[in-house]
Amino acid sequence: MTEDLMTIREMCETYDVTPRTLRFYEAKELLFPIREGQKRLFTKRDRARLKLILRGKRFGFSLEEIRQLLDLYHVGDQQLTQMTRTYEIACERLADMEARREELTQAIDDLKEQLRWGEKVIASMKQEKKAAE
Amino acid sequence: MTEDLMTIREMCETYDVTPRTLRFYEAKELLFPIREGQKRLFTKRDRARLKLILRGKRFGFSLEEIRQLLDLYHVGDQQLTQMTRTYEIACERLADMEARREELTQAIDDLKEQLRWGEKVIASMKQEKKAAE
DNA sequence: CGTCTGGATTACGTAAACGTCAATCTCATG
DNA sequence: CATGAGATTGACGTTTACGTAATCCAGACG
Repeated sequence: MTEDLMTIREMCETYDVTPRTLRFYEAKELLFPIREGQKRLFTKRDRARLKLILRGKRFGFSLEEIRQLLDLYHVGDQQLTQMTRTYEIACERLADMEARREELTQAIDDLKEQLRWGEKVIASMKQEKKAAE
Repeated sequence: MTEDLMTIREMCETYDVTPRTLRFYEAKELLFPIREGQKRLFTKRDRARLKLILRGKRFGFSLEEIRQLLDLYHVGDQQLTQMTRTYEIACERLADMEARREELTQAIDDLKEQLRWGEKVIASMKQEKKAAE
């Protein structure tokens, strides 16, 4: 079925993006579909990368930041020094993300508290309404 | 000291933004500084809102989305139906944020695993290097 | 009174992330 | 062979979120 290769149309339907977007990501070197004549064919690797790209976007990363993050996942056949550097960057990123999650947790707690407040306000408004009837 | 009112310059230093940014947020109706003659003076409320704006931006919300979120915090003297609607929207937002945190947790776990992999690769590379010497 | 200094307004500029449109190309099908 | 559906390649348009420069005020100060 998915012989490991997908056309641009299949990609669009699967991941809910436009062809333009996929071509744009290729131009930006985020994806590397192979060519069959003119046509692009997206590999399993492209799909994995696209998933990470979309996830990154939901977190508000820029495409350039995402591109660097993606490099952390391909590791490949680098030199020791290069590999070590990559590892360090990844560690920093991880710290960023954990800090981010902390902040998000804080925001969630804030909103929850706000909601409890809202519940009370609504309840008292209903009381008033009842009393007025 | 902070007599509850801050000049644009003080705001910029406190929150590390430019004057342009603050004026822009006012134009977009995210902030409502009062005027002393020509000059803007930012209130405590503006500062609270700005903090939420900056937080929202770190989470990748657009300014328009943030504006809607901010409305959830001012609640004010609304009608019951309006208040209830606001409450519902806030609940949805909360659900969004919790889902987001789940995803972030997943991303963090992924990256952690990747890092463990990286550690092993680096270790083996060091071994090879040693052996070659 | 001249002149800074800080803020305001107006307006044009810009980078990112695509959208949109026109002009091919190509291949299967009637 | 004509043609219609999909894909590709420019190329220009658009929105968001400000940056930047020019010009204009108003109060402080020597």
